[in-house]
Amino acid sequence: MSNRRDAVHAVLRQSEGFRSAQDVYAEMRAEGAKIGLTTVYRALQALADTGHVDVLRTDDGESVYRACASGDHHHHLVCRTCGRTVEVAGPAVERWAEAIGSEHGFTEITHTVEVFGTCAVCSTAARPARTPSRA
Amino acid sequence: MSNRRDAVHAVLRQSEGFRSAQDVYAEMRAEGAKIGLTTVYRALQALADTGHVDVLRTDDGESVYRACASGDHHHHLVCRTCGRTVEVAGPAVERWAEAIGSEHGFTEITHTVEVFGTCAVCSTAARPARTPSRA
DNA sequence: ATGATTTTGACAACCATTTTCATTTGCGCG
DNA sequence: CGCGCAAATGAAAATGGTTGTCAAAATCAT
Ligand SMILES: [Zn+2]
Ligand SMILES: [Zn+2]
Ligand SMILES: [Zn+2]
Ligand SMILES: [Zn+2]
Repeated sequence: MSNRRDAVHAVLRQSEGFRSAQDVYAEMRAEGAKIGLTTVYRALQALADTGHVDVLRTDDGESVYRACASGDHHHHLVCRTCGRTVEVAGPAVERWAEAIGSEHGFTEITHTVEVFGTCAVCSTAARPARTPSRA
Repeated sequence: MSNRRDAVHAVLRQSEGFRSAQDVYAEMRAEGAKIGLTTVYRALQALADTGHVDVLRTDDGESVYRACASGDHHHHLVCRTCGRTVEVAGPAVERWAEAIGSEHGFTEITHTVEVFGTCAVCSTAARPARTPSRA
């Protein structure tokens, strides 16, 4: 059955941020699950295709997945340190993209919008004094 | 000198949309240029690092580069059929991203925003054009 | 010139993701 | 049960863009 798919979905549900296929696979194996990497990839694709999980590519070209609470169109505010993710709505951006597109004669407009930053937890955890990272 | 780098930059300058490294390499070789793929990759990276060209990843994970006219922060409206690209400013989006970020306690906010669509030319053309991009 | 330094590029190595394909599993039916 | 068939699974091989190697070639410095 889609026992495997559900298992993969479950891992995503209990994750705070986006996870990679390899990442999910590693955790499942560590938990003792008997599943192949190929199946994890297929489950993730299926979940993404059916809109059950969101996907985005990291800077290094890796696909990462997340089971978001909202089923509606939304974007993400992601902490680039710990991965903590906040689902955000951006009606203004939606309108802007649509407007910019038609303004230039484009149709069937879609867009990708992601916001990155350092969350409160991570910014306070960062060493205040001493050499503040590299400059 | 960075003769090679300039050559790569030149190819980008005379291109309308975003081009992949392999793509640029192929064109240069076709033009009779004596250059290696590795060098093209390095030139592209250097140009991107120095902010001389913009980079973005396609859906299939390929990095594509473009020598934009504007040196200021801007975004792109890209035709998903022919690659034609329009540089667009989005002050509203910039503000939105910043606001959303601080609203959730995030700092050092950055964002990625890309708009895709079908340009006027491509939407009227019933028949898909052969040679994608290039100008 | 001539040794030092940087740049180049053919080729191998990476590595996430996809394909293959043989095996296993789930399930309906006699 | 006993079969048969179709979907699911996963180990292993293939893919393909990108990066690492390293020796040869172009530049520079003295
Ligand atoms: Zn989401
Ligand atoms: Zn954080
Ligand atoms: Zn640009
Ligand atoms: Zn077009």
